[in-house]
Amino acid sequence: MSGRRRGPSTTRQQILEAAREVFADRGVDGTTREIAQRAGVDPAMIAHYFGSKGGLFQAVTALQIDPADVIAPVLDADASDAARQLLTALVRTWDAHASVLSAVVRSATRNTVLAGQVRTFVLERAVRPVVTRFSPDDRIDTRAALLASQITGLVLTRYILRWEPLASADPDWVVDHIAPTVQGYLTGPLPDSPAGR
Amino acid sequence: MSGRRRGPSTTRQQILEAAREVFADRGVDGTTREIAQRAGVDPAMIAHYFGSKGGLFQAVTALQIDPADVIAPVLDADASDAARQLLTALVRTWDAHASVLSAVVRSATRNTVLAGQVRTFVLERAVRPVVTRFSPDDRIDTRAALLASQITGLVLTRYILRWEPLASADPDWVVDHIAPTVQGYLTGPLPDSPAGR
DNA sequence: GACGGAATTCATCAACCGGTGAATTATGGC
DNA sequence: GCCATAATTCACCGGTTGATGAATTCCGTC
Repeated sequence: MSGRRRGPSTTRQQILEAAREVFADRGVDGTTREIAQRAGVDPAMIAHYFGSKGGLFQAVTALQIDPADVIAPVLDADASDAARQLLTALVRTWDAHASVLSAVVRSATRNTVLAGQVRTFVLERAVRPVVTRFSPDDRIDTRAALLASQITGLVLTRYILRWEPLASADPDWVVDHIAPTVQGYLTGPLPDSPAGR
Repeated sequence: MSGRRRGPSTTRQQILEAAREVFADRGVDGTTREIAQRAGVDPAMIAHYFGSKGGLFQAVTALQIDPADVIAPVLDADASDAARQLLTALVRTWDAHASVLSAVVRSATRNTVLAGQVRTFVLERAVRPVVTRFSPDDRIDTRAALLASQITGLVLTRYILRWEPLASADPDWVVDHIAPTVQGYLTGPLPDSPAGR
């Protein structure tokens, strides 16, 4: 039956929720119709409310997390406590927006532009400033790379692949167990680096 | 022009090479025709030689790497050297089959079955046996999870996202810099684990 | 040099994709 | 109660996907 439904419209919100789930599971490619179906709504509603699938994705990921805000308190921390502060801030943020995080990461797998944004986001805006602040030497790039490898691995296993026991672990547990590594990469000694790597 | 080409046929091999590149860049979804195009060949050749796109993917990933073979020598190592041995074995294997690794990981993002296989592969067949062998206590799951987080992060940054300087780093450099973390997760002390995690 | 079979292209298929525009129905202000 | 407006569905479009079957051309063998 065509025409407006009775009662107040919750369609827009239902689409957003369905989209967050589907995007988190499968990324942005290959699904508008399933989102509509899961929301119990005609696919045309997506174009109506969000213009296009890209618009919907932007709306889903719109609650922009500014990495500067997240790491700002970390930069004021004591050097010996930097890793714990950083991990606490990151895990707290990610736990609060796990589905959006998964949606972005999964979509970035197939989208070069988005992948570049994620890279900038993680490496330049989050990891690098912290490393620059706390590194006891000038091996910024090395420390940033190592840090990034541990942090992206945490994101991948806990939030994307959802491997247990990490996926359901308490935030404090995660911080306790991974902080030593992060602290080592941040301020610990590094192996001698042969000339051209 | 229809009909057979002159000279000996290299089509099958050309398709395989093109497929490895394309799959490594974009995963298995959304491309048969580009593979054919890159191989300079009609898309129908893929069905002709490999039956279907799935068959082509299987052919590309057919050089099966048995994780048991890779970690077998590691299990004989000295406990103090286990991390270096493990990382050396892994990095060597991955470097030799980087495009296949990337193809599998990228495809697993969208394929639940494949994702499960990857999980089993990494967690049960590779990480777990090593942890079981070297762990000084019974916290196998914890150590396996931590190890997996660092190892998947390495795969992600070095082989999939190709973030520098990790992507171009010498294998020895990678082993030198990450082995301490791996050794720590494998045999080092862990924080006290509160009851229900 | 004729001929069976393999290799290759072409035209084409149904299915699905994201998106558009018109038609239909309810809502809410006046 | 009227009516502009918003909400919703429907039919449909051009484009792309993976795959099929027939037609064409070359190779190897006898």
